[in-house]
Order: sequence, then C-alpha cells, then structure tokens
Amino acid sequence: MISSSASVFAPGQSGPAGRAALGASPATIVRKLKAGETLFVEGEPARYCYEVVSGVMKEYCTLEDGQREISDFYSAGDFVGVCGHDEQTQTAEAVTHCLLRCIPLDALLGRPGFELDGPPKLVDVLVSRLDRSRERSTLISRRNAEQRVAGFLRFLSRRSADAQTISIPMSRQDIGDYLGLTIETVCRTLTEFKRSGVIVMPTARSFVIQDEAALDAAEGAL
Amino acid sequence: MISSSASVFAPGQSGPAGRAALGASPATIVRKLKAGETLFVEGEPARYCYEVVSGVMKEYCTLEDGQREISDFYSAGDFVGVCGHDEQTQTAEAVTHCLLRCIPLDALLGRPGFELDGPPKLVDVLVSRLDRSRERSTLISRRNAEQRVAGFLRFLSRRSADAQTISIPMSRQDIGDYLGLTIETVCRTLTEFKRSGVIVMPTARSFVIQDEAALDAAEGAL
DNA sequence: CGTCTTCTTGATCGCATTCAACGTGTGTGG
DNA sequence: CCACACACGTTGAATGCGATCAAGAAGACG
Repeated sequence: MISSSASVFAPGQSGPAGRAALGASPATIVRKLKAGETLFVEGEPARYCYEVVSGVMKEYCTLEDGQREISDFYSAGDFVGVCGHDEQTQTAEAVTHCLLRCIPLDALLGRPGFELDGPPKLVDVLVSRLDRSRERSTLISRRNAEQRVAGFLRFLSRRSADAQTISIPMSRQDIGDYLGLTIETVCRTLTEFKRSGVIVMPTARSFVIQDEAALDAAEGAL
Repeated sequence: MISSSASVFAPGQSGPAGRAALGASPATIVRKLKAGETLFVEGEPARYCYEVVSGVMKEYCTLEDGQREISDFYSAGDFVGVCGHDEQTQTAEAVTHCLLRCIPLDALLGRPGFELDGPPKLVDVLVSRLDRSRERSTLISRRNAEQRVAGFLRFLSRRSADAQTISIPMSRQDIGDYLGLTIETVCRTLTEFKRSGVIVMPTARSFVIQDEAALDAAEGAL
C-alpha cells in the first residue's frame, strides 16, 4: 500500500517549504494548509512531525475497499506525524485552515545538534497517542450510535474548554469515519439529541449543550 | 475508576515475588501465573513491566456497565504493563499458564543504575503497542462479524508461525470482548467457516486453515 | 458419575445500513 | 444582486446483520 506518486513529493510538499532545518536550533518553520489540503500521505518517508498551532487536522487510513477510517483529529498543541516508523502509516489532511510548526524528527529523537527549546518528548507524544487510540476503541467497540455521538460531542466540548457554543470543524462524513457510523446515522442521532432537548444547534456546524446530565447519560458510562 | 482494594496489593501480587530489584543489573526475576490469575489491576501503581516468556496474557478495561473490552493479547516476547502512566490503565490477566520476566520500569526509562543487557526501548514497546491498537481499531470499526473473526484467525496464525494446527488459547468470551462481538456471534461465524470449508476444528480450541484464499477473502482486504 | 463451565444452535427483535429523495447553504459567474 | 450549480446535510422506507433470550450439547474436573 505505498502510494508514493511523484507529485506527492513535489518540493514544499513533503517537508517545510523552502529552507531545510539543518542548523542546531531549528528556527520556527511554519506551514500553512487550506482546508482539504494534504500534509503527508501513507507510505511517505517520515522526516518531520508537526505541531498544530491553529486549526484542525485529521489522520486517516484508506482501506482497500475504499472506506476511510479516521484515527484521530488534532488541534492546537497536538502533534501530527509521529508514528514511530520510517514511513508514515497514515495520511494527514487539514480539516480547517491550519498553521503548523515543523519539527525535524531528529529533534524528538534527541539526536545531537537537534535539541529543542521546549522539547516535546517522543515518549510523551506516543503515550498520548496511545491513550487517544484506546479512547476511540472504547467508543466504537461495543457502544451504539447514541453513545458514540454523545462521546464525540463530549470530545469536542472538552477541546473548546469554556466556550458556550462549540463548533464542529469536521463534516458529517468525517464524524462517521471516526465513529464507525454512516453519515445518515450521525445525522439522525444529532437530530434525536436536538429533538429531546439535549443540545441546540445554531448551525449545522455548531452546538450548545442544553442538558449536561442527559448528554452524560446518553454517553452511557464512560 | 480506581479499584485499589487492599487485597490487590498483597505481598507478591503487585510486584515480583520476594526480593525487590534494587541492585544495578537486575537478576532475572520471574513470575508464574496460573490461567485466570491477575497480574495487576487498573489503578495500581505501575512499577514493573513484564516480558512474556511463555503463555498468553490479556489486558482489558472494565466499563461501568460491566462490559469488558480486551485491548490486546500478549504472547512470548511481548511486554505487558507499559502504559506510559504512573498507574496502570488496564488490568492484566493470564489466559493460560504464564511465565513472566519482571522488569523495573526504571530500566526501560533508562535511569542510571538500571541498565539492561538487551534493553527493550520504551519507545519501541510503545510503538508496537500503538500499531496493535490501530490494527484492532481497523478490525472493529467498520468490519462485519465474518471479517473480524477472519482477521482474528489470521492474527492467531501469524503468531503460531509454521504450525499446522493453530491453538486458540482464549475463550469465546475473550474473543468476543476483543472483537466487539457477542460470544454467540463468534460461535456462529466459526461454524460458518467450518461449514464452508475455510477451516477445520479438531477441537473447540484449535483450528487448521483449509482454504487460505477463502480466509483472506473473508477478511476482506486488510 | 454428576456437576459446572464452556461452547453451540435456534428464534426473534431492534438498530444501523442502505437506497433514495429532498433541503440547505455556499460560492461562482452572469 | 440574482440565478444556478454543487457540495453538504437531513429525512424516509425497507432490509439485513448482530444482539438478545433461551435451551441444548460437549468438555473439564472432582
């Protein structure tokens, strides 16, 4: 499953645009991505990891039958592109307009000459990734649509911290691919939450939690 | 969810039996577990990790509604108990009679005075754990019972390497808790594989692959 | 030999998928 | 500014797969 077409490795696509980070303390190299743009694809050599400065990224695998499985969403402070292998095992794509800080993997590995100021330890990143992976597994292993969507709304609300109105940056398709549900089931479940007064949705891409207790109950003991 | 009852920390239960590893190069400390015995429970302080010498271990979470979710099975060469946190996030239990080599977590973290001979790098263990977690996610996110069970049989056959007859060390319940299926569905699916000649089962706890191609097809592009 | 656990099979039900159609919003060009 | 097109979201009806409830078979063990 190595989809390394030439275009993928076009200059400025497989690493930070322009200057390479070969100095001692790597200057903050930033990449901008518009919604829908691809950061890297499965099979590509993994030389950088990226700290999300703003926006939302997603990582996914494409299965042979064409189905997409989104393994995680990343927002400000998260690190994308750390898979622990020489080649990326997943594809990363911008959900919204994104600002990324590029970090040579050597820096995370603590190789001499690549020390970081505020070093995100590779181990820490891997641990948080593992935790998130397990969290998702729990969400999809034995829970029904209501519980999954409720869990997802909680996931979004946790990120938005104090915000009243919580935005939904990703499409229904993305939510489905993350929760292992069809787009229709996601819709229906949201509609049901609206109908029963658990949430209110000012727009299709935002919501306000009306009944915290009911949402917790819907999530069903997580 | 901290289930740290007193009995759990009884001597010889929360660490290697008898002598503690406080010397420089830790002598091989081994623990034996009978099938069904618990190695550690969720919430317990994580001070050791364990290399499986022989037998099969499982790690699982217990959800509030009583459902068990088995996140992984471990056999010879695998490491149990590395979660990256100060407390175990899961419970580990012996599936079969097990022999384990106890490794102080300090050794994996590379703390001075705790160097190992053949050091399993913490990063490597975490990476393999993450890979396995993702593999399981893929198995349960959008695949039907047939594909999941086929994938599980492949998982078992990969471990048994060259063996003709592959043993199934875990119960149907365990398989179900791992695949996110009920015990009945696991049974029915296995029966269907037998009926259609994909596998033969000399006993309920072993199988022989009769039609490799059909098993691959059933797994459905993984 | 009997008891207990594990495994298997059967019948029914409910939830999520599928297929299909209809709204809604957004952006582009006339 | 409006008209149109296109992507995205929502709703409806029917189907099918896996869960559930229930009971029976097969091992394991004392």
